[in-house]
Amino acid sequence: MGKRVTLQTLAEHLGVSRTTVSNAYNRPEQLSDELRQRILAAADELGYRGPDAAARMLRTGRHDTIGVLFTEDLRFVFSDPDTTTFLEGVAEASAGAGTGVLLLPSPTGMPVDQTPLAHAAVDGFLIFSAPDDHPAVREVIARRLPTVLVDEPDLGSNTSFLGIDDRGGASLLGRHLHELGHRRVGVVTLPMSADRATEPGPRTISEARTSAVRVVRARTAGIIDTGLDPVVFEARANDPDAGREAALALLRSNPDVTAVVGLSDQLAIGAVQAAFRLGLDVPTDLSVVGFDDIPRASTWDVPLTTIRQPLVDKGRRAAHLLRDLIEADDPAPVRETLPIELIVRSSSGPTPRR
Amino acid sequence: MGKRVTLQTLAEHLGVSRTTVSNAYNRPEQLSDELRQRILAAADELGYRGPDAAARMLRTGRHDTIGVLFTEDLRFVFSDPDTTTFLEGVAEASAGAGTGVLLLPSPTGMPVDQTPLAHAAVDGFLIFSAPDDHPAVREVIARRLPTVLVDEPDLGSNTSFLGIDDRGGASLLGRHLHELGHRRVGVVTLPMSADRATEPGPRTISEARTSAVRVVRARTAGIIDTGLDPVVFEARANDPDAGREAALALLRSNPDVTAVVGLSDQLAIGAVQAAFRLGLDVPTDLSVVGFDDIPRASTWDVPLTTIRQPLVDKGRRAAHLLRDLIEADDPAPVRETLPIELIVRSSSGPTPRR
DNA sequence: GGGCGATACTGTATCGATACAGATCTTGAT
DNA sequence: ATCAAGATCTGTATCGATACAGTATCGCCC
Repeated sequence: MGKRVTLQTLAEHLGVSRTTVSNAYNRPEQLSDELRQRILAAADELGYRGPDAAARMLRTGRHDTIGVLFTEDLRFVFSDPDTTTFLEGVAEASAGAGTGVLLLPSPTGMPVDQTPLAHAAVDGFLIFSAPDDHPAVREVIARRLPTVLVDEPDLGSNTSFLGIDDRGGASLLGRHLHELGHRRVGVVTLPMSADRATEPGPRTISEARTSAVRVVRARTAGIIDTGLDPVVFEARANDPDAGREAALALLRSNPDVTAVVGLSDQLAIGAVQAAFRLGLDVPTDLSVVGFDDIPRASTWDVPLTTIRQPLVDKGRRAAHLLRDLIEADDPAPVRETLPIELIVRSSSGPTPRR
Repeated sequence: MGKRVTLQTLAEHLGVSRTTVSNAYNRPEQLSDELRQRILAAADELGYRGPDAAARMLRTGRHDTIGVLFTEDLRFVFSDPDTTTFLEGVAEASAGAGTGVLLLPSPTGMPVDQTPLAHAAVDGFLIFSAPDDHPAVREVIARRLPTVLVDEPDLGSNTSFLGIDDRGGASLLGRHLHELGHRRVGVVTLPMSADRATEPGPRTISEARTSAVRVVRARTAGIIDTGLDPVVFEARANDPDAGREAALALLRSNPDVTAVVGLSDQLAIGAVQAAFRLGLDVPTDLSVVGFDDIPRASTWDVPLTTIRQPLVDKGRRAAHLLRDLIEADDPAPVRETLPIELIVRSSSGPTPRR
């Protein structure tokens, strides 16, 4: 049996102590350069892989890894620009701190204990945009590790939360449309719960206001705050295709609508496509506005009027907040709201003449 | 001092053995349901977080996690559709197996030992599209864990490799252009080394053929195989902006070029933008072809002629191959090549009349 | 009533490293 | 020659769990 090569093996081979070998890797200043070189050479010769990560983790209590929980179907996680942009910020801030980022997909429908989440060795969690009612969220909270909730869900003041003023942002959009003369407005919402069995389609305002998805609740509320009384349709996912489908249904059944709010840019892009499909010009016949300001919002065919939120920054801040929680002796919950901004581009214009 | 709650604590509290508590979590069938319920209730009451992941990893020797190494600058990793699509496949295959995916960014320029790679607790590695000469690649290889190299680099027959027939694919493109009558062809290459200090700009064919980036070598070779003698320009990154810049420089200094090969779709999209900027119509005045068939290749303004490679599948296969290596007693290196296909769309056409 | 096999549990060794306290050896100043 | 202050190295306890082998109990069957 070829026994595994460990610090012990190396130490015996060289006639030094285990501690010294450990120091050769982790505290070079604690031993002479000459001995260190001999140790590293022997390590190479014997095929030592370097200090075992699990053993170090056990002993030090640190994992130098944070977990990021996703509850979306994986098909959407990596094609969703919000998510990838957020991840970019997380990865950037983490890489700088030597922290790894562990992806923990826990799609709705998969038993949580068969998910990588079950055995994740992490110092803390980031929950990104998960519905209130998702079992994986409960699982994470039950672990009682430092956790930052990002955007969704907001579990109240004894948890840490990072988000934007969704309601205020939506109000800016509503006011913008109102000022342009729009009174009959449609809203295409993100999926309203973790339950993917629900059919996309028309929703009442009160359904939207009580959705399991905070962002839907808040953004809908913001629009209503401006005095509008929108027609609401739920999309089956956050992507242009789903947005197009929902917007088509909305526009067909409500031909008097003069402006559509997509609760995300992805949905708004789909709504513009739907308008084209119906032979409507944007913004002449129909105004469309989005939310997020993903990169494509400005480079797309019809540059979108939207609410800009700092997505990369959000990732960076989330990683930093989590790191602070992890390093704090007595972590107190933190809440932070990032700034937003109305960006007016060419997808919105005055109400068409009748 | 509030001691940490462990299996031991629980066991003492209940007057059972540590093993039994462990079994309550991992082998429910080994103890009575009644006792199990009592244990779980006590765990909840005492605030036990469940079996410690580090300790389990140390004892079992399994981490249930794979690491994915990225050497790209993080700004590009998550905005690059090849990468995210690949990741989607990896995450999908891993989630199904209960395996976590640990992102290990190790951007060029950052000291490898300050990178999360240094302490990553993983069962194996996926290296995705890294240059031959990157230090992080050496570091990973030195760990002697099961590793699958994807696309880049190819370290020979005692390492496992998953890729496509880049040379053959490029040949298909070259032949396609040749058949359309093109003789004077430009190539916009991906960055040719890990060294980001090099300026983008004109390159000789032999420079491209000896690039530290295998994909550049292979795809260039494939084009030359068809008898073409291309003009080569290196882009500073794999994105449309960089492609546009390089293509602009190429077209300005070589106005006789009638077709441009982007070594990726991202670069090809940039090349089309460059053509527009110069008042050239695509494909009437200039043919542009790409490589990869990213989603945008078909939905973009000018649908791209390109080589389709199965990106999601590549991620899935990579994860499966790695898992097989990890589970094998005596892992033998594997090599696998995924199928490609020429997709002709409307960005390529016959040589313009002079 | 004796043997046998389940079922339900226990006790101990072990995984591989790091923390911490202390031992020994240099070195230079007094 | 002496001693304090580094520099360098050692020994032992410990992190928290699981593997494995073994023990007790009980019912069942002939």
